[in-house]
Amino acid sequence: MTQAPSKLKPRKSPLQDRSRATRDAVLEAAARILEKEGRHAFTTNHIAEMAGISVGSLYQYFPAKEAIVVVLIRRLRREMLEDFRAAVCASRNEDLAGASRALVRASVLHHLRRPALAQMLEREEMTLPRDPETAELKQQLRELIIGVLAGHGVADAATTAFDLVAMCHGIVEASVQLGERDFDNICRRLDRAVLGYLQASRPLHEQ
Amino acid sequence: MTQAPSKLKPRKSPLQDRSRATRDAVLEAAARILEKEGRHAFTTNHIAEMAGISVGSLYQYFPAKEAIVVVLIRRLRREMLEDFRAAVCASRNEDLAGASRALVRASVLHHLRRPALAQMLEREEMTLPRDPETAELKQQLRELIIGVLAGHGVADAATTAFDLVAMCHGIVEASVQLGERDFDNICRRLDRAVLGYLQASRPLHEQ
DNA sequence: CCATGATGCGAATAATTGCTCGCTTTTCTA
DNA sequence: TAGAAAAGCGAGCAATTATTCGCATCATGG
Repeated sequence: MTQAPSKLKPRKSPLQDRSRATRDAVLEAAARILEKEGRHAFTTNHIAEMAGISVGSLYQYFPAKEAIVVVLIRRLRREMLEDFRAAVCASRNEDLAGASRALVRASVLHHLRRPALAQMLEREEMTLPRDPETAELKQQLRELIIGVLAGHGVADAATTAFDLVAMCHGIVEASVQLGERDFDNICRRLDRAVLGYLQASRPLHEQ
Repeated sequence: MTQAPSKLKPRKSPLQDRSRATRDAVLEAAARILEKEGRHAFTTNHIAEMAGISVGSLYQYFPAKEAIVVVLIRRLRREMLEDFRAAVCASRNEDLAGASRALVRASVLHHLRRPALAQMLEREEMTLPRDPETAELKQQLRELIIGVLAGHGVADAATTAFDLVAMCHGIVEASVQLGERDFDNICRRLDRAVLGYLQASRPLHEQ
């Protein structure tokens, strides 16, 4: 027995160009179905059909349906981390308000690229079993933001980062869900929320 | 033909005490499954089993699985509206900050009663087809908050209400998901976010 | 106490769907 | 160009699950 083919984790890595195209087609079909038709249409047969391949081919690169979503989530998180890194880098010399604005823009940009997809994936992420790679990306993002706040002397940077991220997320998600696509309008309101929260930290003393 | 039994909308109203108990058992079982086992375990057979009845009985009061969730959502929204009405009423004579604090407390209370359930139901609500009764309850809640803000002279009360609700929702949801159950701690941070946003409305002029 | 309707039951049905496996076709390599 | 390996195929299996329906049991008015 030469060793049973591992039925877990990944499955097969695409070696030829042809197979890479197949893999990508599956991912893009899956994304499109999630954002345009919703979870109920997210079946392996339908994904294969929309990708223009057969179910058998799909299962050569993904060990299970869930794995497709996990890959999409990782990709999204990677992009987000990159966007935030770029924003932080570009606003290196700004004050706290300027840095905040840069982060807000990165956040909105991220949500507005493929709004429906981003929302679906985030929702799926909560249902899925914890993926270490995704967790690592989120952790890095968290540290990045905490670092920016701490670097500007914000007290209790961890809690503040948590709240700022959560409230921005809330506003953006709700706005996008209602069909709002005006980048600047959303940014303006987020700026107000973020700066307001930061100012309110010293409501009666200091300042 | 005495008239075909309407297969849509509701189904049968419980007339005797026994049947009301059955209906309630189904709802409670469904709620417990949603909050403790998640969507994947939310099957009609499992609900019936956990309720201590048979599937047949379940289908005498609910025309479809979805209908159970819809009833749970309506109940949640009704409770929330009542809580908010009470908060508004009790803070009738307070200033804007006081009224905000009262609303924040109502919101956190709502989420902390059965945190996992509230979160699951809100997530389900997005997937389900629009229910007019739920929409009406949400509309009333929206108007209630807009009224409070407008009554205190807040400019653009509609947008402000939208943002405040969304950002509170974001913070509470994220906190609860991480296991935070400290009522006062969450309230404190929400107060800061809300008051900060309200203050930031006139950042350079006025005040 | 009987008749009628309300309530409860749960095996059976029909449909869906994740996934496999034996096979063909394409590509690579020596 | 032959042989091997990679990629692709899709009918079909196995399992799950929403829903029905014919029948048993219970409650109530007459």
